[in-house]
Amino acid sequence: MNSPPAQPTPPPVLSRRAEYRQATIGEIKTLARRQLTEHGPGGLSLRAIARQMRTAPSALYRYFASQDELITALCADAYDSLAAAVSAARDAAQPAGPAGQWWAICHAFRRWALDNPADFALIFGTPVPGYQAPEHVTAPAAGRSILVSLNVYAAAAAVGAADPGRTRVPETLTAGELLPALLGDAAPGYPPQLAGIVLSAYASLLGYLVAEIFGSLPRLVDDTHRLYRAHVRTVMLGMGFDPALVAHGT
Amino acid sequence: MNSPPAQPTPPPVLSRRAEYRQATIGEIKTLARRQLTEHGPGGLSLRAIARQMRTAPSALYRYFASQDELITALCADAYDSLAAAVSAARDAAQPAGPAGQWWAICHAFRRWALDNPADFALIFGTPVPGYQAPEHVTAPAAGRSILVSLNVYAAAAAVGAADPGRTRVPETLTAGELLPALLGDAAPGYPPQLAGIVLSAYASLLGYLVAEIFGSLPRLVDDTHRLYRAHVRTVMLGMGFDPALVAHGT
DNA sequence: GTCTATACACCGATAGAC
DNA sequence: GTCTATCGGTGTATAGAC
Repeated sequence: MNSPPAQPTPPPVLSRRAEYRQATIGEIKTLARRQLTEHGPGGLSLRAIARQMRTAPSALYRYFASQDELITALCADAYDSLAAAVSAARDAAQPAGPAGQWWAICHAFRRWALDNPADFALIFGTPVPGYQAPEHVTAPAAGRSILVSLNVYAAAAAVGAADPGRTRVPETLTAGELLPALLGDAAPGYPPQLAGIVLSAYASLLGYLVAEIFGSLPRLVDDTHRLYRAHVRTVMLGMGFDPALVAHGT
Repeated sequence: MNSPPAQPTPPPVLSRRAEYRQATIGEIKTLARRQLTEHGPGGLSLRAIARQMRTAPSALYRYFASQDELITALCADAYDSLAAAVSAARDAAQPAGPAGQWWAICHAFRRWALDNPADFALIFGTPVPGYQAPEHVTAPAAGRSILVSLNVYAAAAAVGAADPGRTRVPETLTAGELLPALLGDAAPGYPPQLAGIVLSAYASLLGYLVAEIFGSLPRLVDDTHRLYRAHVRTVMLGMGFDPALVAHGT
């Protein structure tokens, strides 16, 4: 939301005052993130942040109108962070073709989740005490990371690396209100079936990570990394990826 | 934990006093559950419960040593409720064979989650402010509902309705510390591969429900029920179920 | 034994002086 | 923009009445 390299708008040549303000906002968010990772979700205290910054609690309200607004900003940052990680993995795996890119995306997703459990919880767990972040900011942000996956899968289907027809997702699936808004600019031609396939696969991956990070999956299976690899392979086959392109390795 | 039809121990003929106590405990839990569903996760207040019961807040501590203990009890109840729902579905679908039973379990899981979003959040979301419920109570309870699925899948494999060999889960998967304890009594002979297959499938289902209940999946796709049916079919094929037994219907 | 009453420390949020 | 002061809220611990 307010990271220095804002992409759509060029840096508006901040005044010295605004620069300080941005730095303070960044410090608040950093401390909040640390609190969240150390004391678990909901263990966020404005007073504790103010204490660490050696300032009065009420001073923070010049930067965030409420605790919810702070959390919303953290959520937005987390979504951006996830989208960046996934996009980077896609680009790095570009020579491997769409199937390889999908594989890379799946593992980037997991690595990001394991490395940033607080952000993962913020996004995919139940938000916090009060209530959820406003949907008008979370939904598009969430869609952005899905859009990366969708584009890769569409490319795979176009190239023949994946065949949606091998899938169990019905072709007549109807899109919801939000989907057109999500991919309106980027790819207006995608049939809803593609989105259904990707969402179903995305959910499968998400569930594994939820079980691994929130749940007791690591206590049930020793090598969760290996099981995840198998999980991804299963998901890819379910999406109609060419079996020859889905590695059999250990 | 303290539901009237306690299975392992016969009703110990409660004294009149103990009966009252059980009723009070039940009332506390009911009010807590209501608060949780109305004010979202973390919106649980002992004082509010006491207010509704027209008693002093500290009086509740005679029944639950702390708020965490209350939450733990609610979690245990939720696990039991889920296990009961799943078991009932399995039994009702007994004539349909293992594949039909698995199908029924999947849909019972979703129905339970949609009907009891608060319990679902309690179990599968991030717990609450402070920290998680003690693992020694949640892990076995969580395992109980998985055990039902595992038994059905093992039966399917034994009958030939499912072939673990068609799966991508490696045969050499090693079980974690918790798994033997989970199925120690019930089925000592299960190879870890079976558990891996079931856990992977379980995670896929869980992820769909997380996306549907916590996330914005309903805003992205109109007919989430139909997509779930496809999701389940995909999962079943990934588990090596006989394709002939996995319905193609809409 | 069971419950009440009280006190403590912490929280988010607001008002108003500087 | 930061401060002090304050309000109403929370979970928790303890002392004491019945």
